[in-house]
Amino acid sequence: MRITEQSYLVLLALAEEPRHGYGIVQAVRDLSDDEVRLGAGTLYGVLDRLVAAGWAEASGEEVVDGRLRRYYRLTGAGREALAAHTDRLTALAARARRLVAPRPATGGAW
Amino acid sequence: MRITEQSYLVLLALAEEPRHGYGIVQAVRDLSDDEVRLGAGTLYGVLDRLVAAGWAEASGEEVVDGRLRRYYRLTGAGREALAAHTDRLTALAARARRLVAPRPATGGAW
DNA sequence: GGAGACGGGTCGTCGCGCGATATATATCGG
DNA sequence: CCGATATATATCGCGCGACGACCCGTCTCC
Repeated sequence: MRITEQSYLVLLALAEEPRHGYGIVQAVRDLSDDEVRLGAGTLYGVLDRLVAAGWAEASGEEVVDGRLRRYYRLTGAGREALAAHTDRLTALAARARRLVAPRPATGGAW
Repeated sequence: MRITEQSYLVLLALAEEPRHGYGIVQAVRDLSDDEVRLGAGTLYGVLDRLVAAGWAEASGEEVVDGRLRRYYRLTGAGREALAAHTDRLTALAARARRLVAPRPATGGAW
């Protein structure tokens, strides 16, 4: 499957710990500095695709204050995919930084 | 407009220097370690949206070996948008690295 | 009793990715 | 000479993914 910014953020949110839907929305909002706010449609669409890809799975339910929470967790494959994409992102960001900001912020010798 | 990985890579390719369509495809392929290969449909779709957003503009034509080259360059606004998104990407990648990698080094062959 | 946070989910629209296709020139191997 | 490959442009249509609108509820606070 295609890894978009939204699906990547969901993977990242689940990497920390298993979360329920609403918790994922908040975690993504937090991870992205309040710039990515998942709507319900986006969330469940992403979740369905992650489960179909074998990268996430349902992880039990819980009732808190009369409200149902449905949890999801990463699979091993999901964790691998996340790590791989994170490597690519890191490399890309480093490359981009060189192209975008010609002056070295770290005061390097080059 | 929405900044996707594809449109981001095109912005990055144009940040280095003005390029023509085919040159952008090759630059993106290079920037992404041969993992993102823009098809014609993707390229011109992205280009249209970048121009419509005021982030890129046509920059003259040239004929080389009997083939027409149509050049595009970044605008000031495009450069700002690119820098802003690069900052977000860098921050996200750093955050992700903390969550994802208990292992010390990147260990790649690059 | 109403507003707003918390919690689940579906549906329809539309933007975007992308392959297929069309058109044309230069190069190189067989 | 012919076909394959690379360079170069652009359009079209399909399908997937993002996202808001909307639906159902509970609990808390005012």
